[in-house]
Amino acid sequence: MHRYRTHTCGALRPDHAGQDARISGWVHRKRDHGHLLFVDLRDQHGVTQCVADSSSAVFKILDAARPETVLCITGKVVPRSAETVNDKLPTGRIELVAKDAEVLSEAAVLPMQVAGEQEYSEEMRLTYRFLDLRREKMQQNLLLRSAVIASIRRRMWEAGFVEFQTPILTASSPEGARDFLVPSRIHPGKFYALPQAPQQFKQLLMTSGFDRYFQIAPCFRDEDSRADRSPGEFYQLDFEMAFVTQDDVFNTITPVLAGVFEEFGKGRPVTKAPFPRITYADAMLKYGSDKPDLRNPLLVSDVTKAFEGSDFNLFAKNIQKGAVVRAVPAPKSAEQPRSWFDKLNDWARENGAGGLGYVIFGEGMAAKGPIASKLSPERLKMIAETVGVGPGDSVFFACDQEEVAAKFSGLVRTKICDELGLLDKEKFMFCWIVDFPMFERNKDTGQIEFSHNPFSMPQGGMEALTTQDPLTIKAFQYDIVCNGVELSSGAIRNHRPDIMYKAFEIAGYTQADVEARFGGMLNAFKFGAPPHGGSAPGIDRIVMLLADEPNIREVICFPMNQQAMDLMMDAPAELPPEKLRELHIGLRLPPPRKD
RNA sequence: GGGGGCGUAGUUCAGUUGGUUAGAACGUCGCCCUGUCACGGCGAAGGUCGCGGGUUCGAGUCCCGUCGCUCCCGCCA
Repeated sequence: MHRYRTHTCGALRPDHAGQDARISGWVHRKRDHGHLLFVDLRDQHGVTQCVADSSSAVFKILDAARPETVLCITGKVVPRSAETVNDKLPTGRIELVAKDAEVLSEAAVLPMQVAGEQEYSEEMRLTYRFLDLRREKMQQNLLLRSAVIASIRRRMWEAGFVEFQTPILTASSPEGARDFLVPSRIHPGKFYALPQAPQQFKQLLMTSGFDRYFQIAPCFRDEDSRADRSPGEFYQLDFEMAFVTQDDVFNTITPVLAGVFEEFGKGRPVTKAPFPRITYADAMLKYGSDKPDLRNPLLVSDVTKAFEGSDFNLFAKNIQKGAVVRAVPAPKSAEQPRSWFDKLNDWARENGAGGLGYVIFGEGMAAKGPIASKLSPERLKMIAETVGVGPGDSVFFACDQEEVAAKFSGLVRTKICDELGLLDKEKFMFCWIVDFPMFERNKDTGQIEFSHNPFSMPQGGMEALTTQDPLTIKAFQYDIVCNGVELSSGAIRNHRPDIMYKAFEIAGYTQADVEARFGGMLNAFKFGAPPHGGSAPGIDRIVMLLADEPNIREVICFPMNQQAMDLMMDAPAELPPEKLRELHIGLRLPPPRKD
């Protein structure tokens, strides 16, 4: 008999009745009847009920074992009588009559319970993550994560991709998020950086002649956390393809993603390939977001014309100053009480808007509401037709400068959808967002900057850069969005040094700047680089969607908390002076807080 | 850096208009119980009400400050 187990805790069935078996695992629950004791022993694979009565030699050992004690129990597999079968457990038709028991590891009194549905603060869960991870939901989430990654690997291999690892200690990148830095012992005063993404390396692999590369790549960014953004580090399905157009990239990765979501989506419908493509401009207009949740059926419309020169002075004056009006329909809301509209108005104020104008279309399209009387029948008709509403619907308005109005109308769209319960949650709805602008004007400095990845190829290439207003140039830059979550950004890259110099020149960088910052990659492109492009869907976010978890930390084994601290390992931590000396580092700390 | 929410037993929470000894559940410990599977019954221990200050005859409760956790904004090429 094996030292620890002949079966896992999920394996035994009535077929095994009469056999001697040995199982090892954690004490999940105990039911103590005085002279009869039930112990549920748990491992990754399941739970098995073990039983002993007070005449048994092992009774004392089992009786003394606290929950989460690790036991090895040997005994006879016995079928349960009809009245004692437990249909909730796969092993519920048998039990193990304990003949021998060994404590493999004693458990102290627990700070949090593993069995049961009790909810615990995240602080508690992360401090005792090893206990938290024993719980059923977390086991499921992480097993799902493992299976998703395995499936992605298989699908990528089948699509002809090869997997490589790229450096973790690399150079700081001047664009993008803050880097995590690692001091060099050998080179005083110099630092490595952890990669924000293997961006340049994957482009160099293309230049090295590999046709299709992928990697489940760790990425490090020193940015503040969000529910869908773990601080510090996360994983991407990083991939890149040579000699491809944007369509080739879409056609290659769409079946991978659709396949993974169909495989693990538990029957929830998934957008069929090809995924719809929405231009960035359209997304901002119709959804008020560059990551629209297509499960939300509402569409935003521009109704500036209906308010231009109208008697509703507030909007009319703003329009003269360049503002636009965006409208969000609220189907079948005309019967909502006045308080419903007032509540939404308050909500708008809390979210930084002046308020939320609305018109209610009653029976026969009779318009009601505070601003309805200021709008002529023609204007009201224009609004109803543009927005696509009829009797019984209402329409909400956001009036501001275009960018602000677009963003706020997106918030309103989400809010109205929530209020009216219009979101179809049991779906995965994908889309590509395409035609991102290449450049944008920095609101504070007035400078023209890259709006996304500086390595993206401008649409129209060199000609566009030399002849077009930079702010009108689009890039071969795209995002993939699922249920309002941005899964990844990608692009057809700029593999031409001449076009790169020009693009950077427009963003205010000299040739020397570009060489200093991106010398490695730029140099490589001077020796023959294939046209290439790719993307990098976020693994954690994919698993989060599939697990139906609202928080990305639910699908990460050992995440840091919002303050970027690992409560279990106690990181970050101070270092002894000799270690700092070795790294040529002196501390200049902020003054201590007054107490 | 800014805003919202939360902070009471080991844990999750309740705690009325400011008023006697701050409660419940789970967990822990003890006793009883031979068919439970969220076993049950009886009992016990367990509290700096995050911390500091203030108002008051009296503060878990009101005020000010501060710390911690979390969600959001900024940030995230």
